[in-house]
Amino acid sequence: MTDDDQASRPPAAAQQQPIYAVKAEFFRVLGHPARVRILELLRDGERSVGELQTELHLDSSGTSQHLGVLRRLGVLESRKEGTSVFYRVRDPRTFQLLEVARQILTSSLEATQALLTELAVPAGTRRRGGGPPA
Amino acid sequence: MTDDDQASRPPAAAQQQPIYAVKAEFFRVLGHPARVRILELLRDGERSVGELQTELHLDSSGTSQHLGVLRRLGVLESRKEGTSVFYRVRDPRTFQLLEVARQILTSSLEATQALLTELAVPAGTRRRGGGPPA
DNA sequence: TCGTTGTCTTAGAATCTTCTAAGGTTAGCT
DNA sequence: AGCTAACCTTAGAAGATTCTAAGACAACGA
Repeated sequence: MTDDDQASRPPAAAQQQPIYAVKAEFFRVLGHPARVRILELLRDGERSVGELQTELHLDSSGTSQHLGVLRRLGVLESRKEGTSVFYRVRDPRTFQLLEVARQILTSSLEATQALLTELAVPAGTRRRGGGPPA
Repeated sequence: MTDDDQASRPPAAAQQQPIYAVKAEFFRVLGHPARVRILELLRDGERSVGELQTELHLDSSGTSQHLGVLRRLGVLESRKEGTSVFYRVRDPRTFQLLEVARQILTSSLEATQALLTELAVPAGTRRRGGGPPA
């Protein structure tokens, strides 16, 4: 490889595409469990590929491929040290994105929970405290 | 159809899945140009399927399918009025998500722009004002 | 130099998503 | 009832992503 790494080629998003298409591409890249997990792991600082690989329970190939997807889009950047490569998140606002998503999903799941409870226990029958007895 | 619409079945996200998988599913659903556009259109209030269809330049089938994906995951909810169906975004924080994404992408694109300029015009040669001459 | 470790790449199969076309349902009108 | 408009569903083809396996490469140390 004589190209790509770090500051060389336009990070994919650079094409003359409508902004909504660029956003979609960005979300699509975040739309994989392993990649979400990678971002969560990188929340508290950079990590080597090996470390990530261990925590993700993935093999070397899979790990590299997911990291590659994130790096190509400019979400991650990397630093080489000896034989190891350390990855970090380029823009801290990326974590904000994850946080907002968590909030949205949390409310949504809570609403669903409440609804299930509602269905299981006829309305007006419940004591205070919502949760199951035990 | 005797099920599904509005407040009935657990909105997909309810499965006993790890939270990062739910997040990924959520992002994946946002990861399509037409769906990003739908959300942007719904930013200033609810719209009927027909209106969306017109603005998206999609046919009835495609429009319904994308709306279905978003509704099934609980991102949208709908209201029926006569023969029309109006959709709206369930959680306003969804717009915040789009906004943060826009910010991230904007910086990223600006950085890329700067870099291209840098490559085209040797460093230290530029006058103030960044942009191309005319 | 040789072997080892850490990371990346490629190729093809498996899987999932999106698109296209056709038809179905419901509400409202005459 | 019969017709139309608005929306939804389905099925299969087309297209894209992900997974698995194999191997390549570079840095390091013996």
